[in-house]
Amino acid sequence: MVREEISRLLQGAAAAAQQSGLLPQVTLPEITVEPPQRPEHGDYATNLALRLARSARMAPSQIARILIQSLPANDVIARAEVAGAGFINIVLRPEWVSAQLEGILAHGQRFVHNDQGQGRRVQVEFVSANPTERCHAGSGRAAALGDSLANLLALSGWQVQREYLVNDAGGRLQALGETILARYLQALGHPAEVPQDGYHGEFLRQLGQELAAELGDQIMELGHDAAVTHLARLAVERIVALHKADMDALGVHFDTWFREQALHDHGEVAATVELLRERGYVSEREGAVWFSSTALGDDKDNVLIRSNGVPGYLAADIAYHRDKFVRRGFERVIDVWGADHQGHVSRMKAGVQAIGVDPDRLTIIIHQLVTLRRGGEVVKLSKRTGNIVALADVIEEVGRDACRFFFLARSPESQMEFDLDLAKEESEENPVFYVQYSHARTASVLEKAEQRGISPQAWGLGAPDVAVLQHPAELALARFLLRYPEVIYDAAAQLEPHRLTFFAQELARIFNAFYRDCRVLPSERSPHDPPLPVSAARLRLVAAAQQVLAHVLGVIGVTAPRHMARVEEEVLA
RNA sequence: GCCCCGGUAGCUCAGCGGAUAGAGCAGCCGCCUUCUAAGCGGCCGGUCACAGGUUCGAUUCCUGUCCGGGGCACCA
Repeated sequence: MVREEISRLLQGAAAAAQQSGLLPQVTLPEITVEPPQRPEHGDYATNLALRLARSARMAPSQIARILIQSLPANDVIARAEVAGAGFINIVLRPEWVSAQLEGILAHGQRFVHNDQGQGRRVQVEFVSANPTERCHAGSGRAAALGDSLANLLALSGWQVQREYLVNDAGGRLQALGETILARYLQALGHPAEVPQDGYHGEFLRQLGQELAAELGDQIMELGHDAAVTHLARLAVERIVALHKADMDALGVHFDTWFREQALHDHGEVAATVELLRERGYVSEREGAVWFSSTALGDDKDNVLIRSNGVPGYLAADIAYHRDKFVRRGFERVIDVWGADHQGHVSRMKAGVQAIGVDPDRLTIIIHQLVTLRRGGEVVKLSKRTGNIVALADVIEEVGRDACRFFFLARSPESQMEFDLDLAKEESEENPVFYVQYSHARTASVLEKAEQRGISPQAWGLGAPDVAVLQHPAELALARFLLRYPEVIYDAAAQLEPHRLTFFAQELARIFNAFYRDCRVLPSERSPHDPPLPVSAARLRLVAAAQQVLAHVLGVIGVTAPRHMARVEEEVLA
């Protein structure tokens, strides 16, 4: 990465300055090198001198001057100067920047890789929607976030597993079975009521009808309890299949669909409660078994096993995480949860700690909820009444690419407002089309060059020399492309895939500016034709831009089309 | 009452210790004989909720207040 290169040079400068006595022997702070906000402040800037001022007891600008003088000889930096209160602004050598393009093209996709993970195993668990409803829009947000995060980690040297937890056990499953049974009976013309704590939505009513039509009255022979269990199992399988279809529609694929029931079946839940007991984190009162999470800093204790003998979700969740860390041996686990689960974070952390796992190995990303608007009004969400907007409908309306991009275009902690009408009406104005269009342009130029047999060989030029690239728009594009590995690195380190959508848009903007200012292919009669060597070098630049655009779209989960045809408006009556 | 996340341009949102706070959309004005105008240039638009504090420096960190969302079950 470019900034590492610069960082090394600065380190060398500081060491040299200390050796010669120009700077006192103080320990260096961590050197941060980043692109400044304003282009006139150079390609990269560092506040090293400012950070050093206090310990060195010298004026920042003086330190900056010394550092610049002490920079070792190199072919990277064209110019470094003191600016503002003591920043060091750095301008890269254009020849060096251009030469890096060949690196991008030669290394292919490997040029974005980094080794943060060092081959360690990480699991990203996301979506894990309860099998009592279709996926709603919030699941789309979790899907886009989790999948792109997994992509980022994979690029950063982690061995990644994508997991979806199927909550096919516990009290809600009972309510699901009761609900389905009631709907099933109703469909067959028998009197039945969905219980108060059941699911009253249209979706399960239809599922009950479907099952009634398929199974006839054979379920009625089972008796109530057996019927509830049987129907619950049937319903779970159908609903999970629908969830899977929704994920497929978004281009999200999981490595494992983990069944909670398996934990119960294999005695892992009971074993986990026993382990907690051995470690002294269990107390019994009011007929229930409690997890003493207050001992680990949580705000209150929580029930592990209810007084009716049934383990609650917390016992299952701790067992589940023990399974991830201990049995399956993940170094790190990342859970993506909606804001409605925010209250569970502290007890999950406490639970992991109680079973002897360093809680820092568990990261829980909370994304805020998605608010839907239709016709300018908030669509009220209620699982009880079943008035939800299904993810499948959103994908249908807006399209997979726009969905993925839109869901990822905000940081997880900000609430998202999804105006369905607007998203539909303005889909052509959606930023995703802008980025895709830029990619299509790169493809178009390269294709045209191929069709016309344009190549350095055809011109008798030999290998293209990117050092001829000198135009500001060319260099701006080249410099920006070189930032991509840095963006990937930071987004992975911070677990913030939404940065990629902003990078993609900015790259598209810079590419379009280049496209406007710098003609790539000779047209045979235009006075603006570039000389052939420039044309050849620009083709290399376009190829590099295409590679980066296609790559970032891939990480986001959006297709990179080679052609985009505008749908002509019908203007004739 | 307690806990979590927000409050930045008309709208949706980035930025989150540094140099004149950004983008998209909306609005206004221009640009198609030239590699796709789903494009490009320009203009308009901000007390970064409010009040204190820490700092050489705060939209960014801390405390408090107000506003919006979510959570505080022997549901998950």
